[in-house]
Amino acid sequence: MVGLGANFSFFTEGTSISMKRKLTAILERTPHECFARNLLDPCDLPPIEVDLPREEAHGDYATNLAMTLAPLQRKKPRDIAEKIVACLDDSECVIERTEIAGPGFINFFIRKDYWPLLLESPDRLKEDYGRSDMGEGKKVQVEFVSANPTGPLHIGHARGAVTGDVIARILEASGYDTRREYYINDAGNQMNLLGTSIYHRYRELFGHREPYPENCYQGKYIIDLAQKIKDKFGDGLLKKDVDEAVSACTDYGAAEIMEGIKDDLAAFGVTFDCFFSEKELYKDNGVERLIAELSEKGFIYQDGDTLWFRTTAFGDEKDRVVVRENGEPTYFAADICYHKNKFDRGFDLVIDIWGADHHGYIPRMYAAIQALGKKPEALKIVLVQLVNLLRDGVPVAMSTRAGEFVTLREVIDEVGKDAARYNFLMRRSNSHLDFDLELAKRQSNENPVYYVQYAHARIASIMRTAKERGYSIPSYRDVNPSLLTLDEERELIKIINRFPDVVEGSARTLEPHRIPFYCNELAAVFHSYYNKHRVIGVEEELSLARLFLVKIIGLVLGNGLKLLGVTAPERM
RNA sequence: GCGCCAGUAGCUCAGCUGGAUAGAGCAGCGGACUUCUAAUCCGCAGGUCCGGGGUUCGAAUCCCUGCUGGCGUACCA
Repeated sequence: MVGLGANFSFFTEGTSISMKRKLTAILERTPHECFARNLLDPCDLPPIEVDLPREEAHGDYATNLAMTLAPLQRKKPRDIAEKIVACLDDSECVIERTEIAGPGFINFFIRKDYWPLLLESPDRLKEDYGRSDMGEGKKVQVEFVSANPTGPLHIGHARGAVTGDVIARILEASGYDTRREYYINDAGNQMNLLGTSIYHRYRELFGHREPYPENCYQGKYIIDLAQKIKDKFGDGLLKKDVDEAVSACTDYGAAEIMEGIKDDLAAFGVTFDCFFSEKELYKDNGVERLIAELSEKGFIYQDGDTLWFRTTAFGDEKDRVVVRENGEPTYFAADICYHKNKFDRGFDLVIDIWGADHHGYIPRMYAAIQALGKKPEALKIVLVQLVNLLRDGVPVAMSTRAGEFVTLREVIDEVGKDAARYNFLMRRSNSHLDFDLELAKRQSNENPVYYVQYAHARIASIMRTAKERGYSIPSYRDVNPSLLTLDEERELIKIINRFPDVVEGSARTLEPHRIPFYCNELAAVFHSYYNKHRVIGVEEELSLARLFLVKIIGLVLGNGLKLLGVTAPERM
């Protein structure tokens, strides 16, 4: 490390700065230098992109800046590239050499002895490594699950739950002031149906043998709820009139089910800052006042007894009813009101996690928030595709109506929280997912969650052994990082260095699946390294350096798993 | 019919929002445990990126079109 170090601003940075970000910063300055030297004509700059080339021969990083600049400059990309290279301001001497290649790529080769120095940042930042201030403290709300309390959560809710939860975790880590919210749809006629269902079962418990309505909820949990009511109130409800009794059943059942939902979610590692009741919206005529407000703005028109919202004004394919012929507001009316409420609470960005079967609802929601005077960018809707549940490759038939479904609780009990979460998170939320119960609970190499956890446990084991043999676990300042010269070590460092970029990209795109992919890659290179080279038992100074490197790998894996809400075990 | 989402190795999926010779896991075949955890590693094999056009220096990625699958198309939530 001779000649390096003195002028490293790197070490004074408060947040994680990846090499990619550093090069991006250099490249942002460079064209201006070219302008100043009259090498290029002043023009607007395209976004700077720094890529990781697939081929090692193409350097550690590459940019297409010369090619994107070419049409603006009316010059050949390779000529532009030469000028950019001439104006690079690499005050820290991180670039060993550059190369102009292919149609006009600029390839960067980083000084080999620079890489190990990049381990200072994660060692200093620890749990904060990977965090950024990208969100600049903006207030963002993530609303997810939001299942109505008519029954326990089932497997279909699980994917949405974990997706919303992890998006919230990623946004938190990226400097957003994040709130998680569950919207309780407890005002519609589904709730009435719940009460009716419970009431029927309740009467059955007293020997009333009426036929059970087919449209009522069929699950056994309805009978359990009826039994609880019987235990608590005896035959009290039989004496009341039907409406009153049903209403009591609804209230009791919804509250009870909601408690169960909260418990199941907690067991799944999913928590909320706020449970927002739909009923809240109807207080003080909130929904009516909203419709009046939209009416004043000219977005509402009447047709017979029905009130329509002119969502076509914002590109929806047809207008939508907000007040039915019978005078009842629609679910949509309440949902507009709810979103207004969200923005009134000061959120800069509102994120809705929806099941993909609601995708037809998107245009009208965007119409609604625009009618409320919000920009479309203020709302982001993440669609989570439906889960195809399998057991040993055979589809599991499910029917909510018939009460035949695999509950979230059963999945947690059977396959475990970590395996379930990881399996849901491995795939882009926007693509269909096969979830095989047998595969997910199998503790084998077919199950990717253990691959990453195993790497973490393995590292913990190395640390334990090292301590037993008299080493103290070193920090950056305790080691000579220049001893980490192996190709594998450089590769590990590069991956470690990429972590902040991965988290940022994940936050920007609202794509949690990038984190498990990253963790998998880091674990893979580590496992390979472990099998090929020894950490403990080589020359002492080298052992210390490797011990340090491995410690940092464990740290990053731990940070990654934490973002996923998956346990990072010390032993397996 | 119309709309949305998908179609990439035998299977399940990535592919960094247009970059250089398309990747991973599993399954298959052949190897590695007296060593810091073999839930691991090493090697081999595996491709018409659904088909067809187009856009440009350059397409799995963008546009058009056809095919296939899922979902949606309510005064349900």
